[in-house]
Amino acid sequence: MQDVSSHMVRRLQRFVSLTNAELALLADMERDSRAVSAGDWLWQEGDAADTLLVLTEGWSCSARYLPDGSRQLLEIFLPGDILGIGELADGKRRSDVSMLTDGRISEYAYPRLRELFERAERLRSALFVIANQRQAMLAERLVSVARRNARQRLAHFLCECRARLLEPASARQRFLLPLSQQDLADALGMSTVHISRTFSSLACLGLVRRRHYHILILDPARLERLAGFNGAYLQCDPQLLAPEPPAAEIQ
Amino acid sequence: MQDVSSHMVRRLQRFVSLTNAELALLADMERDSRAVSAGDWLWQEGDAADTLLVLTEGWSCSARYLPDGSRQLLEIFLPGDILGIGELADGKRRSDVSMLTDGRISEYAYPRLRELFERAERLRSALFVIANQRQAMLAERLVSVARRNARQRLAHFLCECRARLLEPASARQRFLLPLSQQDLADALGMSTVHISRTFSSLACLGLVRRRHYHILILDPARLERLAGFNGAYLQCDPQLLAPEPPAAEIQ
DNA sequence: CTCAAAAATAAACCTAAGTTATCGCAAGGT
DNA sequence: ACCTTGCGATAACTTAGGTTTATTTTTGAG
Repeated sequence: MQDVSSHMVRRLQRFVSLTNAELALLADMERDSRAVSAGDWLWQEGDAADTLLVLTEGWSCSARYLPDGSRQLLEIFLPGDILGIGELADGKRRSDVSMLTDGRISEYAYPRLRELFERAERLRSALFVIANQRQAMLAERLVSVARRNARQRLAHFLCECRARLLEPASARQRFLLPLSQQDLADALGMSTVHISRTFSSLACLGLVRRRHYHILILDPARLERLAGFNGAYLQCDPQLLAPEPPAAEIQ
Repeated sequence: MQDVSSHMVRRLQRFVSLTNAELALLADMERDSRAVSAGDWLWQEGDAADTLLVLTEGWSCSARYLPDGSRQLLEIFLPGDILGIGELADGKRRSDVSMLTDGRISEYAYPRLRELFERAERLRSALFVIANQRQAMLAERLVSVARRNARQRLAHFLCECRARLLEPASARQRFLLPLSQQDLADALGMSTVHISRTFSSLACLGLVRRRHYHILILDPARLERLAGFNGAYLQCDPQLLAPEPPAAEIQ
């Protein structure tokens, strides 16, 4: 189990433990990455989709743009996240994806993927699990936007970000959230003005502070209670499709 | 291509053409179904999940219940839909699913599934495609709830239902929508009162009429324009993960 | 260090949709 | 024929959050 520092590997190992062979494949997968800048498009709606993409460093997001000029952020991607899983199914990108920060990405084209999947069934299963978790996050955001008020909505989003970070729980009280109030508004279905108001109100309650893209969570427990946050949808224990490797080495 | 009448087969064949061997497997899958009544729970959040479930007849929906007593409908399932795909990944049901109408379901337990997947790779791919399409529908609903006003939201939902029906386009002008205004409100993040108002307003515009759970779409084109509906997310052409069978045997 | 551009805050005002309450109607049971 | 029950419509009133405009604050380029 070398290369512990890779975001992606750490992220995958939340779901499946990996054999050395699989780790080697993954290391290979990340080897030639390229730098990208904040604002760069990774792809746009309708593009042909025959690659997976690993966000080696940096944050990005997917969005839908509406005819009236507004946009809806659908997913936020953190370092180590794998992008474009679902799109493998139908060969077309279904939303625009752009970088929120500078970062690095490495791309994995389809022939290499076929090979990867054939050599590592459990990685394929891991992708299934990840796709599944993404769906759960989307459902949770739908619940937020449809049923929670502005304060709960923002609080819930902050709890989710906190829970998704790879840092140990103790280090998650204070973190970088590289989304402008405009981005947050577009993610949560609110106006920038109301995001600002709502941050003020959360600060008033002594729950959260935000300065220069840095979030400080003052009272995580109370924040989760206010938000109605239950992190269960972010966990998973994938016993069914991904049996543990018998012993020493595998398939 | 026997058993054309099966909802599920017709639904799957929107994505992949099936060999006789696969059709036989599916027929087997639906053979022993059991009747269920409107309101019955198919499962609840937290239940162990080691089965797939085919909705042979009838409509159902998945929902999240919130501490304040309100609920959010997440997905609407139509006859032929396969339920519980994502849950295979982590072995726990993540939302409550109940029947909207009387119907029939047939269950497929895990050992049989393993067998199914091993014998029919393209069916496994089809499941991936379906899971993917579900995610697209969820994303679209998030956009609806976050960005569209009540009229567009309801219009969009009706367009989506219309598009999902198996009937040929010509027969979709008038259809049964077995959701009460309460259900619609819970699905679209509105109040029942406002659902009522909004139906009135759509009727006023000469677009839609609803009586006793029956929808009549008077002007589909104008309705789609009003809703900003683009059905692309419901199609898909799954070339990547599901290569066509060699030759002779196709459908 | 300066200045322009971008981002955040603040205040005043507005509106879409929620809430509450009442009434009508159709379907089923007795 | 009568009552009950559930669903839908309508009206009056309230409110959360949007919009607009103006005023800071921060950032970043030179």
